[in-house]
Amino acid sequence: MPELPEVETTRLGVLPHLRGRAVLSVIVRRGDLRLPVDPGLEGLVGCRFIGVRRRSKYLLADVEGGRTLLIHLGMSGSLRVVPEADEWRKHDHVGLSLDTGRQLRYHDPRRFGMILVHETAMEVGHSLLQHLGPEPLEEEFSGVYLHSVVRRRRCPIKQAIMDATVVVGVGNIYASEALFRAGIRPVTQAVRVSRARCDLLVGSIKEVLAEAISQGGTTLRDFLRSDGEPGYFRQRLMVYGRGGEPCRVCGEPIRQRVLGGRSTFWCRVCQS
DNA sequence: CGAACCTCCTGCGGGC
DNA sequence: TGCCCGCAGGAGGTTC
Repeated sequence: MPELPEVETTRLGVLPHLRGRAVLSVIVRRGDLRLPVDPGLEGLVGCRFIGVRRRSKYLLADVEGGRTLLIHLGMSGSLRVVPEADEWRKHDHVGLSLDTGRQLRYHDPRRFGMILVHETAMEVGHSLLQHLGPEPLEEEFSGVYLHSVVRRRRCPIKQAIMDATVVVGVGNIYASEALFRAGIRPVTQAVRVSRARCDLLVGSIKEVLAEAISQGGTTLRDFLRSDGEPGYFRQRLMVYGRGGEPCRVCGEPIRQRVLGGRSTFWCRVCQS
């Protein structure tokens, strides 16, 4: 479910509940996620959270003493902070009780997510975080950079920007949205995207992600922020999920096809 | 190295 | 109403 804006929304939501708080107990009801829930999770009892960072779609909650709790939400994961006594819902798999009387709950119907504990706060230390490309909202992600990478790619540009070794955090929704804003068709061969259009595309990716974060992410079916509110970016989607509906700019029916196994949307008039 | 394909899992909406 | 099929926001692994 979550792309970068949803993960960032989650981070902002849980941060005030975690920062400075200690873990009193850990409950794992169901540990068979994409990877087994790290047994080291129990070792966080008694530890105090310093803060919560994000790298790619990983949430990194640092505790005093140099360990980091890594949480990936997969396709359907979410976090919320509830009173400890609150009833456990179906698919609530893990709970971390805090010294505030509240509990951080991990919920994930499809169980594609991950909960890991890493020994050092250095994000590059974990093997899952190596080989990741730049953060899309950092300066390092520029038109020059994208052009240099894309030069050797024969795949469609959409698949290139969804490749986490190229740039992290651009998932299926925002890939279609950014390409619409940049006026580039998703099927365009990456290698044929000019330097000028790479500039445009990078600008569009930054813009659409920043806007989505400011709206609390996109709720399609089930994404809820950690406070239980939906994200409001859905109303601003120009093409994603709008196959056959009129383009909001020119009225042309939005096209849809599968690219690399993922549904892809574009306007053949506004994008070329 | 790049690219195509497969896989994990549950829920839901559409079609019949 | 009920059942079956296909599809879903991710991403690591394998194979060529």
